[in-house]
Parts: sequence; structure tokens; C-alpha cells
Amino acid sequence: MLTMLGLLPTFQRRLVNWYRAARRDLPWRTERQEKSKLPDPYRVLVSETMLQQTQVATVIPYFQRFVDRFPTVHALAQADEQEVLQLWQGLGYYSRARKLRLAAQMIVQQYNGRVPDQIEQLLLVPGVGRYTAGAIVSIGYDQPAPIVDGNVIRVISRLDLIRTNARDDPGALKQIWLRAEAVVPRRNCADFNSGLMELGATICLRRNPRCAICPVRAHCQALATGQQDAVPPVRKKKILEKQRRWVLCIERDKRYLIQQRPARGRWASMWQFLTVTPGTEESTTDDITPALAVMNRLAGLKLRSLRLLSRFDHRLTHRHYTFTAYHCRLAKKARLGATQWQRWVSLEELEQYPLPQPHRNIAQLLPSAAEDGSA
DNA sequence: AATACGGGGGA
DNA sequence: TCCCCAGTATT
Repeated sequence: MLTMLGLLPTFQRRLVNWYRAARRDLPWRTERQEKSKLPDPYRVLVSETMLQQTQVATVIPYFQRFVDRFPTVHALAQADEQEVLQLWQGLGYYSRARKLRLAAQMIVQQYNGRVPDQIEQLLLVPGVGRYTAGAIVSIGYDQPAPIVDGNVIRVISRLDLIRTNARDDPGALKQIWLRAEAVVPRRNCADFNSGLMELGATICLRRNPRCAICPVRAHCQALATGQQDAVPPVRKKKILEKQRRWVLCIERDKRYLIQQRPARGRWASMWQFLTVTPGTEESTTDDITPALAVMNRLAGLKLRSLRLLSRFDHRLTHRHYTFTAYHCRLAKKARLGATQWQRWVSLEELEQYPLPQPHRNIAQLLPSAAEDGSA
């Protein structure tokens, strides 16, 4: 196997040298501790958790805000879960945020605040899987550990000419992990593994790979056989479920009703405006008059002054929502108080609540909507 | 082994 | 529009 990469030390040296010349300034790498010249493992834990299924450019501003607010593992361990979620809102996969906080608590209690440097220990930390554990060991501590992410899957698939897509094929994925373990050097592990990923992100692109400037093109079987555009193949398609949601921004005395979602499932424990699923008999019309009657029935409320705010699509990986957002007021007589899961908040207070992205988008429309309504 | 879990980038 | 992104946990 190893012979197919050519001389392994040559491959390693070419990749590390290329990475050291080409690497980007990333906040979790540039802020190093003076003595050790290694990044703060806590920051590696935070950044690698944010980077799961998320592109680097998206993560950077979230990372800055997060470590600014929670600069140490102790600070995060003592944090309020809602505040952690609030800093995470918009980034997606919110269980990552919840588990990262639990991870900090575990590290404080069991490891006296020091992020473990052993794979077996890291795998017991909430939200830390094989990839993140390998990243912390190799990038945080510069110790040998394999690392496989979406980039490495693509790079190794081409180097070794693996013809199935490892994202659909557990056997191929296992092969790639073994390969990643076989190629990681004993020294310069951080730059080697970072280089493997950076290569996938900038050179070994999904489409139109830039083989002409690839530092390890001499080691690539896909290029040698002219199959770099066909490897890896595209994944199997997934079914996209279409759903509709009506969102009611109910206003009373310049405050809006919000409700907390259940602690499990999508957007767990986040807050939202009252959301109802229109039945199949309800048409998609924007006509307000029939809609108001339907709203009152679905929401079980006496609403008035219903006005359309916006209609927009929101796509997730497996679902395609069409949100229709309305602004309305509560009839004078109606009573609706605050409970543990339901509150009336001003627009200013709303900023402190973690909201799903579609509801955050709707919230941005409310200031002008309120003016129109009172005019 | 299959599914759930967000949102955005880029062609 | 489609595929993917510095994956993990649950069922």
C-alpha cells in the first residue's frame, strides 16, 4: 500500500513544506502560547467542534465571539446553557454547543481543567468523536494521531484511487482511516494533518482539482490514471421533505410572544415565535381574511390585525421549509401570560434569546412592521 | 446500518 | 439547483 504513495518520507516532507508556505492565518492557530509554541488545546477543542460539517470561513467570526466570551475551559464550564446557545445561533447543529459546555465541565472536574491528550480519554468527552480527538492530539499537542474529515476523504480517495464514496461506504471509510494512520509522521504531526486538510480545501477540490500545482501530484494514482474528476463519485441522493410553517409574531404592548422548543430534536431548547403547521386543507394563499380564521383555530387564540410579513424558503439537509410569517395583535380580552416555556419579550430582550435562523430572520422584520401597524 | 441534526458556500 | 462542508450521537 505505502509504495503507492511513493517514498513515504518524501510524501510527508512535500506536504508539510507546502503547508508551511501556504497556510492561512486562522485565529485558533495564530494565538499561540509563547513558551510551548502550541495552540491552546481548549481553543482547538472549541474550533474543531465548530468546524464539524462547517466551513472555515463560516466558523471564524463565531469562534472569535465565543472565546472572547468564554476564554478558558473554566469559564465555559460555568456558563449558562442559554448563553452558549445564543453565541452559537446561526451556526447550526446546536447539540454541538450543548455538548461543548458539558465537555468543559467534564474536563474541569475529571482532568483539573487540562484538555486530555490521549485519544481514548478524548473519545469519552461529550461531542468529541474520532475526528475531533485526532485533531486535538495532532494539532493541539503535535502528537501522532490520524485525522479524517471530508477533505481527507477526498485527498486519500484520489491518492489511493478508492472508487466508492467513503461517505456512503463504511468499508472505504475504514480503509481511509487506516491510511491516515499509516501516513501521519512522528514529528510535525500538526502541520502534516493540517496540510492534508488544507490540500483538500484549496487544491484537491471536489470539482476541477488543481492538480497542476499540487505538491503531491507525483503520488496520486487518480491523476496518474486520469480519473481525478471521477474520484470520489458523488454521494447517493437524499430525499428532500417539503414542509410548510406559519409563524405568528403576536404583539401586545410592544412585546412579542415567544415559546421555547423541547429539549430534544431540531433546534432543541431554542426559542421561537408561535409556529403552526397548516393542514393540507389550508391553501397557500396570502389572502389574510381566511387566514385569520385558520390562525385563530390553529393557535387557539383571538387574534386581530393580521398582516403578512414575509414568505420565504429555508433549506436544511433533509427538509425544505416554506415559512409564512405574520404580524398580528392579541385581542384585548385575550389573556396569555408567561410560563416557563412562554414569554412576552421586547425586541431588545429578544436579542438575548437563541433563535433558529428562520425566526432570527423574521425578527429582523419586526421593527418596521410594528411601526406600520400602529400608524 | 440508517437516520437526525443547520445553515451557508460555491459552481 | 445540487453537492458539500476540518462529524457525532442515537436508534
